Amino acid sequence: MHDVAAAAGVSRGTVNRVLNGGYVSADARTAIEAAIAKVGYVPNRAASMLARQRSQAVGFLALEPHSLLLEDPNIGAIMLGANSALSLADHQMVSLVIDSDRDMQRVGRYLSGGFVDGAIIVSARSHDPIIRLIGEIGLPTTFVGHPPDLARDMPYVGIDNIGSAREITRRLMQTGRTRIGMIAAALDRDSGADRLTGFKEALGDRFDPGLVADVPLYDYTYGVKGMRALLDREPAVDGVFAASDAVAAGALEALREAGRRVPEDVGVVGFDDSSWALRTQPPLSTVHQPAREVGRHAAELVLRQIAGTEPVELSVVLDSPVVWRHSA
Amino acid sequence: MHDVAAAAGVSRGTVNRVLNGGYVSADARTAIEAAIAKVGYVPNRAASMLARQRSQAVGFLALEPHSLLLEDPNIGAIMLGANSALSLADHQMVSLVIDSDRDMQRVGRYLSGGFVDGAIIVSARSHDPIIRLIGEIGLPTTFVGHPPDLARDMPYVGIDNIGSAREITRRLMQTGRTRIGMIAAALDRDSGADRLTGFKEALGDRFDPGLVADVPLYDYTYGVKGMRALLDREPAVDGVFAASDAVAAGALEALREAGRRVPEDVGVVGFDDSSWALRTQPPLSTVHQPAREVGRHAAELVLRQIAGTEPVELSVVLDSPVVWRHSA
DNA sequence: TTGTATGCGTTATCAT
DNA sequence: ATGATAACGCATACAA
Repeated sequence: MHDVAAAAGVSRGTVNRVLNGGYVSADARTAIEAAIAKVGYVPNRAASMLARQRSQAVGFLALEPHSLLLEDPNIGAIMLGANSALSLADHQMVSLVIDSDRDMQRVGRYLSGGFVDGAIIVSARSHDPIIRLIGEIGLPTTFVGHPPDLARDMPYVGIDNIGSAREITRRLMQTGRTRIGMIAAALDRDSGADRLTGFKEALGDRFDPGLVADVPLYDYTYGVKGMRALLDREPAVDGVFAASDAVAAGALEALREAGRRVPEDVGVVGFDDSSWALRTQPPLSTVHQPAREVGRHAAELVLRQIAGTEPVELSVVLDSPVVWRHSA
Repeated sequence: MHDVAAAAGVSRGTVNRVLNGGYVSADARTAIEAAIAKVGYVPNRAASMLARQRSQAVGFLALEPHSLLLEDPNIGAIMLGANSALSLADHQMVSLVIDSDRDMQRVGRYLSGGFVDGAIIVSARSHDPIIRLIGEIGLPTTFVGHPPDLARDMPYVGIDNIGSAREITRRLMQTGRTRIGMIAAALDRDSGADRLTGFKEALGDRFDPGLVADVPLYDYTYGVKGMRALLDREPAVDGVFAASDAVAAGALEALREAGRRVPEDVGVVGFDDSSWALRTQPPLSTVHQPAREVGRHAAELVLRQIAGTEPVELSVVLDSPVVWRHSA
């Protein structure tokens, strides 16, 4: 910048004004712009960051077991939604992966070091050390997925897993299924536990613990295993709520190998409305997750905290409607 | 840091020494450590970045159409591999998504602004503006996937798509298939074009352009469509090389709906050895992509450029062996 | 409208 | 082993 000022024959203050807006004469402006091009000037954002005490960047963390990070289509959609909202506000989204303890430490330093003005955190668990850290450094943050126990004053955005699970289970009942089972997954996370809760609520007295198979992850392969287990325990099962579309796709495979027709012999519903839902045969009835919108809202909540003008609502719960296709 | 120095009754220089290593007396050290805890000091990395002229961060860009970013399992594995190598060297990996022109500009500024010391760029196309930018600012970079035309002096790491495609096609021939087709995908990228080239080379005189269906993306749904097209054109087809496992999975579906048995009636092979390969029925014979290793190597090449001590090799081609399962 | 001066929080160099 | 001090490159408040 020094060079630019010299080349244009003005002071650095004026150069700064053409860069960041301000009163500048037309002559000075053109001279400076020419000088900028001539010396190939690129602003040093570290210096800017230091002087302004902000980075115009927002961190995106997905605290998932990495197998999920690679597969879960929701995460990607949330990222994209968040990115487009941040982009509109001229903020850079930077995603940080946490795949080890070492990563955890380093990311902690990164966040507290001022590299970002805020953060979006997806699927944190209550005990995740990151939550305490966020609280300590007071970084504007929005949680996605569910409200973290330890930071109840932090905004979060998500969907009503319980309600939607209840609703889609009810529809399964309304179509006349009498032996309805569930392949529950990821019961150690809120989304997984909530979906099971909704299932139970819908069934009420008719809930039979023997008809829920639980598997550790939202994964196709576990869907296959879960369905096999279910068939094993109750061959008469005629309805299945799979905790996610990937799981449902696996269930479909297991049903096919067992010679059951879907939806004639057994109705299957999933959750997420991900790309799985349309590629199975038949296409899945499922719960639509507005993942992109979730990301967008999360970004906006962070931006508003950063702006700090108005208070920010503590939670946004987005609609997740049932979409009825042919698998049930 | 000022506060810490004051609280510990020493100078800032000494504080810095306990932070970044150097000769410090035991007394001073303990006093300073106590002071650090007491005032809750966290280093400001912007200041450090400015003073040291480096960020200890490396950018990770996947220049994919976003539909792919969400689905392609390779990207995730490459990221994880790169992250673990960077982590070992105490560098923060930051992934940046480019989903619009606006993103492109902003990411460009981010990279040239000193927020990162280097970059890993996955699946750049020759005309991607990012390539020119990288050249201009001289950022230590490694390309993944294929060498960029415009930056031939930049290291890249990848696999031999042509050779592996040739090899797996040959194996298909050796198992006695006589009407072998290909579902080619993403012919506008090197990986896609190379796989088709390898296919042609293996077949030699026996290559029949009528037996290749080409689809735009490495995607399950396109696999279904491609296979249908192939069956339509040549009902006698008895071998298929799908450009990726996702495509192969789609092909399997189309074959099933057409009543063909795999591998009895038609043999199918894929590419990638992704999670698709094990979840199809039968499991796919395919080409194993060492995606994680690719990421690791890419990271190491970047780190070595940053260190700048030794010259760095211009390309690393990793082994991608055929793995034989039951689909052919 | 433009120039000047000071501060942002570290690192690094030099004395001591 | 420690303290003082000058960069690092930009933003900003104030003066002109």
